[in-house]
Amino acid sequence: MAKQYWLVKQEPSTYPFDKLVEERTTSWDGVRNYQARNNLQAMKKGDRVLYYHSGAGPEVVGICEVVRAAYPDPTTDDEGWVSVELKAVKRLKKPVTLEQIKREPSLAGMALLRQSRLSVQPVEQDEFARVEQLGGGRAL
DNA sequence: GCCAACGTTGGC
DNA sequence: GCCAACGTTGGC
Repeated sequence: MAKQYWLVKQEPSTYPFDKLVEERTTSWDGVRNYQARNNLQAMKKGDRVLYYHSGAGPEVVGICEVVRAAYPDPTTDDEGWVSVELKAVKRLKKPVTLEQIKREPSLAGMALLRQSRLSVQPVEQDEFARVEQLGGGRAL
């Protein structure tokens, strides 16, 4: 199956991208929203993920990769919730701010803009490539 | 701190 | 099944 692309949102005060870089991988658990859960379940090993800091100065700061597909969320006994394992791939040379994304016509369709509260969301391949490019990286 | 968007809960 | 109340998220 073709590689899929995603975006995960996190408050930097809770778990900054730097922490993920430091720990190399982390369990993306504690998600308690059905739509976000469905997205977690659809993730496959090897999928690429944009790491977004919400809160003050919201921006995409890095890229990670799914290293383990959905498994039962260890933070709850409830069977209904899942988590995935994420690995830090790289920090963007320049973070891509929400403001930049809003200004970029090719990114107008991003779920980030249309569904601001969704914490795990799908990203189109061309959107992912554009964000990576804006961040100072090469396009895929 | 405020407000908009949206999810959840509970009464009916 | 509808809707009001309430809670949470997240941008500003």
